Amino acid sequence: MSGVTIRTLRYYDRIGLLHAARTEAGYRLYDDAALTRLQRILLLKELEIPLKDVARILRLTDAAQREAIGLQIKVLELKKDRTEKLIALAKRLEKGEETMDFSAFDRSREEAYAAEAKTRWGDTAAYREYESKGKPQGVEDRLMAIFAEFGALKDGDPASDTAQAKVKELQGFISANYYTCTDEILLGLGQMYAADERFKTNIDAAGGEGTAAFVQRAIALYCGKA
Amino acid sequence: MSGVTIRTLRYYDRIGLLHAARTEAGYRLYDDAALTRLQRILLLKELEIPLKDVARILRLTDAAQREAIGLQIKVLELKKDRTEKLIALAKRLEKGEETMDFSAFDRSREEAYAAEAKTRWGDTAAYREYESKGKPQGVEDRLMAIFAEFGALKDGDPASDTAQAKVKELQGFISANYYTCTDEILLGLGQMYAADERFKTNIDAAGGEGTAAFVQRAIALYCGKA
DNA sequence: CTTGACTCTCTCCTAACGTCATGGTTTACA
DNA sequence: TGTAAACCATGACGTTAGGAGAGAGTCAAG
Repeated sequence: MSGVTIRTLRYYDRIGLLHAARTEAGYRLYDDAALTRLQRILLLKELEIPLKDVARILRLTDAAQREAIGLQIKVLELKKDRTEKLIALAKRLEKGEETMDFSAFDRSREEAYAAEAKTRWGDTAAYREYESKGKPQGVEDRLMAIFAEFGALKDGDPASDTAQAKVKELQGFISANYYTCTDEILLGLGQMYAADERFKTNIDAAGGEGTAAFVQRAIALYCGKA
Repeated sequence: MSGVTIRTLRYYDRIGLLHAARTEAGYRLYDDAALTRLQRILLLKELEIPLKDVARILRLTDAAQREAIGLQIKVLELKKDRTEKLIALAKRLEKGEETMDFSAFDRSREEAYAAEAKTRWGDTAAYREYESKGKPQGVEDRLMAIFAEFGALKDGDPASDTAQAKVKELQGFISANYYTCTDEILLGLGQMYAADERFKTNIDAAGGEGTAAFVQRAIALYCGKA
């Protein structure tokens, strides 16, 4: 009915993601509530969220889940954009054109949103514990510290050497701790920082009102696109 | 530069998918040709094609590769459609609407195209060998036999009991050998059989001119949508 | 009462890498 | 001219999300 294999259902039962009621003989039974839950699981899985995280999200309150879904929609839209880019690339290749362009494979925007989403769901104690174990400790804080330093410069010139050096530092930091951050990716991130409320709020909280916009301008100049 | 991790490159080297030249000290070197190849690998990987198959495709002639890319574009477009459906579903969920609709998760169209593509690339001896080992032997042939049987009925009434029984057999066969084939999926497959040249040609070859169209009508009647 | 189509649990297997551990190589700089 | 930081190498083991198959119980139909 749902299209998932029986093996998958058994697996989800085993890992506690989707429990099934049982008949006397031990056969699994799934009621409407289970189907609803399965539907959400599949939606989250579609975003390449690990099943562990899916389980965590489904433990949140309804309101929090709905907020999470909002972010998910954004990720899906980015995914659609990426697919369109891939189609364009494939069409060029079909015609025999050679391009040395890897930007179509770039996932950093999606990853950035996913990371943002993670910090949102992170209000539970269990998650904090997991985070503190999993990450080298304070990566996030150090990133925010960089934004705070941008904040100190934000009334000056985004083209100044100090601001440009900070951009370079940011790029290096992201490359070292998250993923290889090319100029193109950096440019996209900058736009996102300024345009998306969720990022903007976080960044402005670290460096003061207007920091996100300043960072975006500095990045644009750094990449020679301003 | 390409965004893939070093570990991935090492892995691709090891499995023979992307060989690297070496310096005297044993460091891997990648030239432009390697980058071009990597680009294709990533594109194919994007379609969830197993790396083994990716390697096989890249061994084909340039013309064959380009034909394969044509099918890939179709798969990507289906993927985009599916993402759009998922976005719509997510938006409904965000509003708190309850739906018992799993069709957004349906991958059968993509899978069908992928399967079709596989038979296309299958002209190499290596692939035939792999196929004969990997599959229960003749699944494809048996599917074609069913279409041939449809061919024998194609001048009669698609609403007849015999034709309708064949539809049921087809649905059962697909469910048993490929994936759970719901009525909705079946309906979509029927449309695809008739509309897409690649499927149409294969099916008509098995049952004679007009078989694909007949199958589509019979399926539509079976699903009560004609 | 059997038969065929299901289901159960259990164990082992797989792909595509990630993650150490351990050690060699290159390069920046004092 | 060292030497430390920042790379790279191999090898072995771990992980995720299930797939495959064995051996055995269950259920509806004839």
